[in-house]
Amino acid sequence: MGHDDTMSLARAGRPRLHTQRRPGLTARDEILDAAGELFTTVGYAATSTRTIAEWVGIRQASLYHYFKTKDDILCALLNQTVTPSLRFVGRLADTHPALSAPERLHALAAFDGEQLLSGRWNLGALYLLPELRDSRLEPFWSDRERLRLHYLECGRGVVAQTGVNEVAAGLPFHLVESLVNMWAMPPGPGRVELPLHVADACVRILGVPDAEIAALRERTGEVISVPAVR
Amino acid sequence: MGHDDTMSLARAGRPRLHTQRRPGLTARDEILDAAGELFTTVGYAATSTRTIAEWVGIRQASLYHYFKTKDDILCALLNQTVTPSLRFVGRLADTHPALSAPERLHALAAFDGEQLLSGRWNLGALYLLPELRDSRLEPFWSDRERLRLHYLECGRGVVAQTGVNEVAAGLPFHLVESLVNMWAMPPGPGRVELPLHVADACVRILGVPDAEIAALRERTGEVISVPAVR
DNA sequence: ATTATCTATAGATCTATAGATAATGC
DNA sequence: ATTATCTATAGATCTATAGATAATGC
Repeated sequence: MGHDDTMSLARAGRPRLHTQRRPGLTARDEILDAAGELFTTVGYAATSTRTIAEWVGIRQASLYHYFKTKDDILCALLNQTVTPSLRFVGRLADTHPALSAPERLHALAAFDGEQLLSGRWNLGALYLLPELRDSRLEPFWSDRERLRLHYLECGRGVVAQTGVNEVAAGLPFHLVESLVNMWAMPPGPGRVELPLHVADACVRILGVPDAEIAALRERTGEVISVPAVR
Repeated sequence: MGHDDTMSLARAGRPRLHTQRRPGLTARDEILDAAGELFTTVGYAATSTRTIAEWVGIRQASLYHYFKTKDDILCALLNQTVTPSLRFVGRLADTHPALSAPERLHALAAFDGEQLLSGRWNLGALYLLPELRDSRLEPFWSDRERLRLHYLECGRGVVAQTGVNEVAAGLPFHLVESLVNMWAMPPGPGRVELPLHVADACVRILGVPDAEIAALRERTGEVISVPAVR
């Protein structure tokens, strides 16, 4: 065995008291996994650094080798969730510049919704915690706001055509976000299809007739599959 | 002055160090007002009993004359929000037993939405805090669940007529709940009309055609105004 | 030498209780 | 006598830091 280091992934540093309890290639990932579960189920302020460490199987002080403060752990988690949908918006403008407003809205809602539901933890729910309204999480809020404005712009484009009241243009963003309340839904075909049904609802709520929605679905299928997500 | 006790509302007990800082006829109401603001803006776990007391203008220990624990304060606050909409559902069944599914859904959404937006603090946002998923708040969760099932039942009645996919029947509840994210909207006519627009969206999302929605609006106007709300 | 962990702890909280105090009300 | 407040504090946290320790890597 001696020199076969594909077996023992031994790293430098004093050994842990416990074997690995959390998935993740690095200790940092293990910490983020435990924190993701605790923050989303117990709450941010209600989760102590001691508890996070316990769930990882390390000592509380060891967290601080990877994160300067508890806030930093939250920052890193939010980082994982904001960017994909914004990058999708960017890609969409590049690869499909000619899409209509309903097409863009439908595709964005389907992608963003899928994103919210597919994580190992319900990280989208963290956006609703008042704990983090002011602190140093400004960059993430402004990203989220940029995403909201994309939804709003698409929504305005749609109601301009359908004649539905402009107030409705702001609803699709919140409708997709409400998927965080359905995250705990039992797995199965119903859950898999949920983002698409919500995307349908996003355009129907703005007055797009059912006859057109079927066509939007197909278009969204193409658009989303093309740019090799993740 | 001496015997004119309409001027000085002096009550028994040692005097406070500070004059009143919060609205409310009783100390209990003052505490609930401060806690409502802090819980909704800072978060439940992140708000200390010391801070609540400070905002009321009393000492931390004095809170415990009115509430056995910090949880009890939260309980009392939630109490204020759950019941009105459920009572509305009950009244509706009594006074308007012949309403169609779209009519009931539209009226419930308009009433519930108005309720969510009209409070002095955004108490509806507390329902999303993970802090209180397990604890002793079970009665409030089960009330909220009953309300959700009312929405669902109405929604199912609607999609049975319109032919829209049944998954959509669960969306109106979340759509109305998303009003908690619009609570901070600047006051004005737009905000006042918001609940009605969301009620419209609740039926449109289930496939009710615009021609019928105008009629639903009028019906809801009658239905809501009748039973002397609040 | 470098790294990742550990032990130990300072200092700052935070919730809840005990009991004193200063009003009103009878 | 009753009530609503106050002061003081116990006991249990909790975050973050200091510095020791036990691996790997050169």
